[in-house]
Amino acid sequence: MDVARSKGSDAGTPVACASCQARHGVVCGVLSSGQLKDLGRHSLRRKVDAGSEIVAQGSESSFYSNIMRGVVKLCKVMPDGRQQIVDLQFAPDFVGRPFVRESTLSAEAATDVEICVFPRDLLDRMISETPELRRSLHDQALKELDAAREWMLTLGRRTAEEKVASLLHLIATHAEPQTATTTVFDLPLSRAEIADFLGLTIETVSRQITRLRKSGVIRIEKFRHIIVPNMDEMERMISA
Amino acid sequence: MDVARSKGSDAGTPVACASCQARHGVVCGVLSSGQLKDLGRHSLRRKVDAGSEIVAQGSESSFYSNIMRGVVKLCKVMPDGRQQIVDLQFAPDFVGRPFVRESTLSAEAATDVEICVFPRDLLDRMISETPELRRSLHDQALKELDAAREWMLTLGRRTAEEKVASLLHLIATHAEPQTATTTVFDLPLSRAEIADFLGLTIETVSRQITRLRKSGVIRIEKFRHIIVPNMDEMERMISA
DNA sequence: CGCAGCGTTGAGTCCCTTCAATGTGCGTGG
DNA sequence: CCACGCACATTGAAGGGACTCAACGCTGCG
Repeated sequence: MDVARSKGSDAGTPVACASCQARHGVVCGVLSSGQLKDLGRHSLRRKVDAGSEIVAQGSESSFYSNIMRGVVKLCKVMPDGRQQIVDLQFAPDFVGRPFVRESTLSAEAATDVEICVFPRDLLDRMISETPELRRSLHDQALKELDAAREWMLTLGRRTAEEKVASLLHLIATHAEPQTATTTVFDLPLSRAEIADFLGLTIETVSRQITRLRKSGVIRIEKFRHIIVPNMDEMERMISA
Repeated sequence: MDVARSKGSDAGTPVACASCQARHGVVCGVLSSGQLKDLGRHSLRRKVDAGSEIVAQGSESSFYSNIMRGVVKLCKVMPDGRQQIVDLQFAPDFVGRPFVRESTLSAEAATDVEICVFPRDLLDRMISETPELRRSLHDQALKELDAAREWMLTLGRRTAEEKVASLLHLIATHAEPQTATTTVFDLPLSRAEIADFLGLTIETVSRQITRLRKSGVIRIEKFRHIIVPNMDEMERMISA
């Protein structure tokens, strides 16, 4: 099995990969050590500042990347400037759209981000040669699809308060739980970005956050730092 | 190449498949004639009346299906009854969620539907043995993901009028264009279903439809039968 | 300090919802 | 055949939740 083989032979893998966050992620976790070496030779670590674009909407990108650290937001913008964030991605997610060169969305660093960039052509070749890699990417695509549809429910049918709670819940589930019930985390998004993710305005986001604070569902320290004393209570807010 | 092989040997394929709408679809279009015969032996045509459920949300379905005729809606409902349609599927789309047995959404017939049902286990086995089949399903998943994200923009950032126009545009693009600019089609959805797809109420949907009618963007005959004299004008309504 | 970026808060407005009534098409049964 | 009931759709009036516009607070930085 490919997974076992690559795991068992880390000795031959590129140095840079040994301690990489994405080493056992969707892509690199299923490559043979030979493939990993090949990919490593053609890959490049890159730091991207918060707010900077990784891939532009409408552009033809000849690169894919793995997220090693930080949070990436996928955005769609309309000609008149209206904007919608359609997904958040975390390490060790894979960023890119196989089969289609021109991107229908932009990928931007929400926080400071480190990514590992590699040539599209090379990975495309590996995909066609490696059933397990295709399976893995297929699996990620389906998970993203599930998440997208779950979010459609949030966008279409939840109230502003439920929307904000849904977002906090989403972020919280990507953080380490402090105890069985309480979770602490830093928001990777500004109020404006939260609004663009929830289909709201900055002001309503702000108001709903203070509502949640006043009702005791969350505590806030320094704007972006959030404490959820009781995740069950948080889940009750989104009634699902 | 698998595609060529299966196309070239229709003589050996099951009789039922010969004239099937899904014969060259995502699944059957990439199977070898042997696999097609195998799948055909274990598959079953089924008619489903409009409004009936094909797969229930939260249930464990041991079947996949191909849509041969009609329109299927994928729905999510909340405990309190709020509902969101997250996708429409048309012949010859594949319906099912590989890798996960329990469905997080329900599939319901929007119109009268004919589907071809086959065992999950059998197709799962074929997927793992047939790279081209996995590629094909991966491709469909990514296309559905693109569509879901496009719809998130509609749900989050478009006005009621733009939402209704977006829906009509979506349906229209799945119908045969009458001339270069004009398209005629039957709505596969009731006003209530349209509302659940757009995150609106029945009444606003109705009002926006009559607005579009009065402004001349569409003409209506018999509630469900719509004429779009000029698709360019329709596209201008959704400003994208 | 002064400014810029980000977040909060308030007042007023508007778009969509809610509630309610009316209209339309269709199948059923008298 | 028409009356009746039902499901679906339209229309109107009133209300509310989110938006718009505007002011203000906080924080970091040149």
